[in-house]
Amino acid sequence: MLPDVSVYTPGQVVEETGFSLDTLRYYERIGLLESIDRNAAGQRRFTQKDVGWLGMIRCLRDTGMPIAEMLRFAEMTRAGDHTVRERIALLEAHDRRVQEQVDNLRERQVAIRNKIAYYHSVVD
Amino acid sequence: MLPDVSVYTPGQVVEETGFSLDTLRYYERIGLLESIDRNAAGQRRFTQKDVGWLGMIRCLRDTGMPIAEMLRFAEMTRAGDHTVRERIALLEAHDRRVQEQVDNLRERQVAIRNKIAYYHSVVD
DNA sequence: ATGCCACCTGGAGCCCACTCCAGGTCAAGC
DNA sequence: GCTTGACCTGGAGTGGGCTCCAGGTGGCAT
Repeated sequence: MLPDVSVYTPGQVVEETGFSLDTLRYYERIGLLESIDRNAAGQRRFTQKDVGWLGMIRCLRDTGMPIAEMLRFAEMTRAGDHTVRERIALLEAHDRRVQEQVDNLRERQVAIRNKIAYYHSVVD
Repeated sequence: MLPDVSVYTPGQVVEETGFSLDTLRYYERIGLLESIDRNAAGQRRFTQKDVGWLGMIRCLRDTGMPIAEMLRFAEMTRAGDHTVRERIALLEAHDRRVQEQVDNLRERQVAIRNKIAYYHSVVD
């Protein structure tokens, strides 16, 4: 029998998403992941949708969104289509912060490179 | 009498650097700032050089360098000119990490913008 | 049938980087 | 001379985000 390709074990999700198993459990505990299915033995079985949502989480985490805000986003997502405008607002605000981060990093990077260049001038 | 323009009170340094007073004291405690001068009353008096060093700290902090690594950098700086090559190595490694951060942020930003665009397509 | 491994739970612990607190000192302005 | 405010110290507390632990279950390979 073919394996159900759209169902993932915890180990596969760890592999797939780069989150640790403990982190996945933590996210479920705090409500960032909702109602993960279980098999007969009580082990988690993630759907394709769960993995997709974790991709979104990864994206928001890596761009510095605090968990509290992701939680609000998760709740909006669960609440249905009438929250789409709110979600747009949240993501657009976040996008602006990401842009600020990028700009700030680039600026600081220039200073660091200047320092490196100065050190080179000292040493050469 | 003209004020000594190259000496700063704690309040001025807070203003100047954006670090809180507690953070400045914390940095001194852990050795990230060395031997800040005191006036007769035991109050800190920062030199131009201290403020410059804090600018460097700000730069490294804002680009995500952990305090432990800044501490190593601080120690090298104190140790004298024979550490300049090591310092270059440290900063170049850091610069590469900053570049990775920027690249990663930009990539994630594309995904976020796609999500926003998708939401717009749903709502319009 | 016996390891062994992946998984489970609730709860405690950890790390980082601050941040706050209590109780005190000095200096200047009213 | 008294208040106000900027500063001092040592030490405890906080918040975010995991991470680890003890003790247990179920299934598969040898």
